[in-house]
Amino acid sequence: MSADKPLRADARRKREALLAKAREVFDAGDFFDLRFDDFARLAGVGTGTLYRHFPTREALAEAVYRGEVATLCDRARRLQATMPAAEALATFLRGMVDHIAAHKGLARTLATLMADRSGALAEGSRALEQAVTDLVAAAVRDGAVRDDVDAGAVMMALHGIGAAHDRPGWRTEADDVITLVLDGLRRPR
Amino acid sequence: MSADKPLRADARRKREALLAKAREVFDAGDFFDLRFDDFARLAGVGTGTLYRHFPTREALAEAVYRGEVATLCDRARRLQATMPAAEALATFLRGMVDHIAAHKGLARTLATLMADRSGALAEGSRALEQAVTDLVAAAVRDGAVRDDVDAGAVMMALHGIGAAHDRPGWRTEADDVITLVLDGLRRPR
DNA sequence: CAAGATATGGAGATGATCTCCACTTGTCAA
DNA sequence: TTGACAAGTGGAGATCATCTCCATATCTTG
Repeated sequence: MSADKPLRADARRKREALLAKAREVFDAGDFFDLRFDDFARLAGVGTGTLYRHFPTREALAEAVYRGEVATLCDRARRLQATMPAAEALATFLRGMVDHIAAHKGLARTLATLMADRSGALAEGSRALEQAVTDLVAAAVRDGAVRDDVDAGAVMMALHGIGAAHDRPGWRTEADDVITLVLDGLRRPR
Repeated sequence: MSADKPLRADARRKREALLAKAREVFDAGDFFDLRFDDFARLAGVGTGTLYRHFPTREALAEAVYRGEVATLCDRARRLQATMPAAEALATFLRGMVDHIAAHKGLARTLATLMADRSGALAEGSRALEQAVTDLVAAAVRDGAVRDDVDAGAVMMALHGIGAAHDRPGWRTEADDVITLVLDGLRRPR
């Protein structure tokens, strides 16, 4: 799946510079207001080099996204190991909102990508989705959560939270969505 | 707010042609794969005319969106008038999923726009949001729905459903989101 | 330290978007 | 009707972002 060829020293340096600057621009939310060529300049790299490393905007975004997702998945695993399943799920989802709140620009960027050509992020997302699925499955096993609702629904709700990044009452509404999801997930009756 | 100037006869005809073709292209989901100039051709109109009527892709999309929203709002009002509030809310949300399912291309288009420059659709959305808010408020008044959750959260969830249009198990997951929201909305305890 | 392999930058080709204006079409007063 | 002015049209070409190509520079290895 990964035929990682050893990268030449300067190549790795440039690649790193690009990723670092990309993270910065993402967080500022300027990713789509910036000419791709200008981005190369910003990172101190020729356009040719930019395109060699990341043939498209999406490719670059995906690379940044990978790091984000890895962090979140770690968190999920740690939570799952140290508390009851239902609590782990709740904590994770609440934390997710915190995370998005702290990286609005990134949320905006990713939402755009998702909508545009969702294929681009599909692989990166898969890991996150797996983490959520695991959390839900564990809670179901504990009997704390109904078993007739797909974990994908939770992903969809998260998606909505991320996509609606610029609503005025975002924070409150996002928290409310999580509340609805968590209460809805409790076995009804 | 609206200084509607009387439009000349031929101008109105062209405008109508553009909107009609736009609706068609939207529904096919090809809106973003099409050169804007080519779209003018498709509608049998010069590029100048296209740009005069709709200075940007977003402007055109918004115009189409208005019609969609109007239909949905009507439905909401009709439901609210003919059945108990809680039932009206449930029926409306379920119907919303049907509607999106029947217009996947449109959903895709709108999701892209929302993410890109969400300001563009803000005004059109407001009407829809008002309808949802009304439905929820009525259900709260009936005591069928908790009052500590903002109706905006429901909008966010709907947003997520629309934005995630291309997940493989979309239909099932979308229905599940509605289930979670509705069950979550019932006064807990 | 040579020689081959690998990577770089940026000038310019490509192709989409948007502007501009000479011309056409509609409107309305006489 | 018709003349005259206003309103609208279309599409050639200016403009601008994306992406390619390759002469040059930099690493690596024997």
